[in-house]
Amino acid sequence: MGTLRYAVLGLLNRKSMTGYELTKAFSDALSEFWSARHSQIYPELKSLAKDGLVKFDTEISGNQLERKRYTITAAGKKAFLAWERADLELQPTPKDEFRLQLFFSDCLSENERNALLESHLAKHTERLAHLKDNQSVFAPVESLSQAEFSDYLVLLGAIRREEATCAWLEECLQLTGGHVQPSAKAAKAAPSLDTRLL
Amino acid sequence: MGTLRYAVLGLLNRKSMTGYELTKAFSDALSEFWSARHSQIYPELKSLAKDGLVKFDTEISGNQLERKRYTITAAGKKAFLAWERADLELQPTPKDEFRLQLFFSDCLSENERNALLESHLAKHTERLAHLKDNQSVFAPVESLSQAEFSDYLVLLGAIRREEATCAWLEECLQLTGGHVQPSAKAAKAAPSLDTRLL
DNA sequence: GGCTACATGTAAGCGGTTACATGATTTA
DNA sequence: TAAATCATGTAACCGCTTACATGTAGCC
Repeated sequence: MGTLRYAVLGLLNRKSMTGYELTKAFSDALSEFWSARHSQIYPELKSLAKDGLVKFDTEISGNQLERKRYTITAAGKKAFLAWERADLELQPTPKDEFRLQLFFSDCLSENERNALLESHLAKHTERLAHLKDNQSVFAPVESLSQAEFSDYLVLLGAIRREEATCAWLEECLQLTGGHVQPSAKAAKAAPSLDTRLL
Repeated sequence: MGTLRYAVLGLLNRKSMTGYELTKAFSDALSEFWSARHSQIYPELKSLAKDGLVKFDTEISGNQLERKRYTITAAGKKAFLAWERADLELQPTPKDEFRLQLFFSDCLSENERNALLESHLAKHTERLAHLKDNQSVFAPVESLSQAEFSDYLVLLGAIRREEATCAWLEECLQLTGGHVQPSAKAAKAAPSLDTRLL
């Protein structure tokens, strides 16, 4: 698909950057929906330069340390905008190891399944809290700049997704409770669960 | 991570299957959270057999067509159950090309951004409808077998995720509407949007 | 006879991660 | 002066997709 190209072009379309700065941008701003390491970014920049979509100027930082500052070209802007406006196909549902584990969980006891659900719920709850921390730094929606507003929408998507995941896991726990036989239901409070979780 | 191994072992733990049948299972039952083509499955089965986690018997279908029916071994069951009970780490948020596109959408006009959101919403709405069709074939929750109940929980997760995605996209459209300047707001009903969408 | 489904494999290539490799600059 | 950060690259390997490759069996 070559999406990495457009992620890099999109960042360079905002402002000129070095490979190092791009790497940081991927682990900060983009981390919620895309990722790339420097080992992928440097070759991509080379390839983009070869295709004339970006150019670079070599700067000197300090006495000798060389640094390449990449700038998007007119051809690069054109390619980026074509992708940005494209009506992208829905990508296939991403793989999810936990859901796979849950799918096969009929071979576990109620307690074991509940432990998996509880543990997963705790992790997603924590992630949701982090996202909401990020959200709180935004100004009221009405007063955001165009760029900030886009950031906000994407962050909101991440929050809504985590909320839905947490709600689903809670629903699973409730259904499991409702599903077990009375005898198994009583076993839910048995020590085995507590020891597993603590 | 080697998750494919456990997906295959999990299926073989339910019942013995051929590579061809496993391939179908991936495109049917597992498709909502895992995928694998036959070109990945056949080598994996070879590797699992080499490690003693599965064994196979060669059957003849018709006059000559050979078919290998794979069965999980005791070692295979042990390995599978260890994974099934494991407290898996939260995987990093999966890549999402649409969110990347939205993140950079501050370089588009309001109309263009809305067109992307609307188009995406339509696709997710349709996917949600398909999932709900699947859900409707399940018996009432109370009367499901253990295996059916696991299936049901996972399907429910897919439904909740699609619902959250649709709700988020609708929220974006509403916020966008609230965000635009009055003049731009009037332009929302301009012909350009309609022509783009139809 | 032709189409679809059954059935099993291999090879090239892509996107990505981890590790290897090197060195300069800044800050505590 | 030691550690963290800045800065740029390459190589091996893994998971996965696409395409190549081959042939049988059942059905209309």
